[in-house]
Amino acid sequence: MLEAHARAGIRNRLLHKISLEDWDYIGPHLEAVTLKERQVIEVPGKPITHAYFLEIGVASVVAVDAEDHRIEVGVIGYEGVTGVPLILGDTRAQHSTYMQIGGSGHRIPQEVLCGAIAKSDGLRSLFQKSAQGFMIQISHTALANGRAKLEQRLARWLLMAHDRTTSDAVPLTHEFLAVMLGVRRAGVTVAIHGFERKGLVTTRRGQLTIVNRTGIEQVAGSFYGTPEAELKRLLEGK
Amino acid sequence: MLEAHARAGIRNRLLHKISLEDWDYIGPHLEAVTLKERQVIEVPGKPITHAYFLEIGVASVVAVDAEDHRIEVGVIGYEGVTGVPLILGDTRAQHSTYMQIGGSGHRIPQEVLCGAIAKSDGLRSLFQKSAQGFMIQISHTALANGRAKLEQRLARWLLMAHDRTTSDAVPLTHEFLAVMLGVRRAGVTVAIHGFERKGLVTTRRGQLTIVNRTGIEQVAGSFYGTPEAELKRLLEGK
DNA sequence: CTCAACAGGTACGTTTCCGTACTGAAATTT
DNA sequence: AAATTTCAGTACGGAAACGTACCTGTTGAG
Repeated sequence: MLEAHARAGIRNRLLHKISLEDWDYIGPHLEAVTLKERQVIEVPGKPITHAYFLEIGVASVVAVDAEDHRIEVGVIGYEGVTGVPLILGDTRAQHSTYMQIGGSGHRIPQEVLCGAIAKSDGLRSLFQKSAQGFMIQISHTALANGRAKLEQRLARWLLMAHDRTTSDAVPLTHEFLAVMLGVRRAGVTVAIHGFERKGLVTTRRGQLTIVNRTGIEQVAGSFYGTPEAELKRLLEGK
Repeated sequence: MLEAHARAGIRNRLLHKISLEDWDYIGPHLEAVTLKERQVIEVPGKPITHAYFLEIGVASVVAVDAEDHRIEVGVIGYEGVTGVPLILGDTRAQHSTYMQIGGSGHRIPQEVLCGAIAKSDGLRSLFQKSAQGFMIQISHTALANGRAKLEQRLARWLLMAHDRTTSDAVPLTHEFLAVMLGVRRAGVTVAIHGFERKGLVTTRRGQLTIVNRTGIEQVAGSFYGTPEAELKRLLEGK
C-alpha cells in the first residue's frame, strides 16, 4: 500500500501521471512486489488476476499459437503496466507474460483496477493511452519481424531493454534472446559477436553490457524509435 | 443515415451488436459509402476524420516507419471498424489504412463516434472489445512474420481475406500481396503456383479464386485461427 | 488500332538464416 | 573436489527468400 505522500519515490510513469483525486482509487490498493526473472505474470487462456506496474525490470509479452509457435510481441517496463486486456474490458490473458529481466513493482488486483477505470474518466483515459502505445509497439514488432535483419532486431531489442533498465548491463543468455526474437540461439551468438567487434557491447556469460548506445541505434535504424516517440506523445504531449 | 428499422440489411458485426437504445448515438450519423480499392482511409500522422464500418471489402492496416519500411499488420472487414485509435482516445492515425479489396460500408465522423463512446458504456465496451480483437490480430501477424514461411503467411492472408469477402474471388495482384506480406513479388508468384498445383486456388490476371479452403487452412496451420476465435469469444461469447 | 503500361512467369547468383551438432568453459550442485 | 548442468563458440550443409532482371502476354488508354 502506498500513501499519497509516498509517490515521490515512484518510477512508474503511469502511476506518476495519476492525478491526486484519482490516486485514492489506485494507491491504497497497490502491493509492492519483487519480480524475479522468469516469474510468470500472465498465462494464455487464464484469467488475469493482477496488473503489474513495474519499477525496475522488463516483462516480455509473448504471443503463442495452438502449435506452440511463440515470439515476443512486446516488452513492458517502468513506462507501463501489464494486463493490457483489462483496460479493454477483457479479463482473460491472451499472451504469455513473464519477467525477462528481474526487478520490482507494484501490483493491483484486477477487480480494483477495472473498478477504478469504470469510475474515473481520467484513469480510463490514461490507461487507454498506455494501451494504445503498447499496440503501436506490437505493430512495430510485426514490422521488424517481417522486414528487419536479425542484427537489426537484436539491436532494437537491446535498446528497448536498455530504455527500461537502470544499468547498462542486460542480464540475459543468448538462448533467451533467441526465444524472444524467434531465431536460433547460434544466430544470436554470431550477431552479438558482430556487436562486440564494433565495440557496441561487451559480454560475459549470461550478461551483456551496452557500451555504445548510439552505435546500436544506428544498427537498428528506424526499426527502433517510433513506438517510443508515440508513447511519449500520448502520455506527455498535447 | 440509417433508421433503426433499416438495420436488418446490415452486415457489419459491430453495428449489429449495438443495442436499440445505443443505436440513436450511431445510426442517424452513418453515411453510406462506396469504397474503391486503393481508397485511402487513414494516413499516418494525420487526424482520423471518420471511422468506417465495412460491409463489403477488406481494408489493410499498414505499419510504416521513418525509413518507409512497411508491412501490413492487420486487416479489417465487415467484422470490425477502422480507426481503432479513436476507441482508445487518440485521434491521430498511426498506421496507413486503405482499401485492399473494394467494397462498401458506412462511415461516421470522428467526433460523433468519440462522443457516443463517452456517453454510452455499452458502446464503449463493444468498441473496446473490437479493439482488443484487433490487437490480438496484430500480435499474430507479428508471430507469423517472425516464424512462418512465406507459403504459410500467404495462406493466412488468403483465409483472412476470404473470411471478409462474399465471393471466393480475391481480386489482387501478386504485387500487392507481396507488399502486404513484405516479400518479393516473385516470391508470391512462386508460392501461388504451389497452391495452384495442389488445387487450392485458380488464378487469372489480377485475380485469385479460392477453390479448396480446407487445403489452404492446412497450409496455414495454426498461424491462422487464433485471432478469429478470440474475436468471436469477445463479441459473442460469455 | 496502336502503343504503353501492367501483370506475371522465370531465372540466377547471393544473402540470410536454419537445423543440427559438437566442443570447451563457466557455473552450480552434490 | 568432483560431477553435472548451463552457456557460449563454432562449423557445415541446406533451405528460404532476396535483389535484380529480362521477357511475354494482357489490358486499357489514346
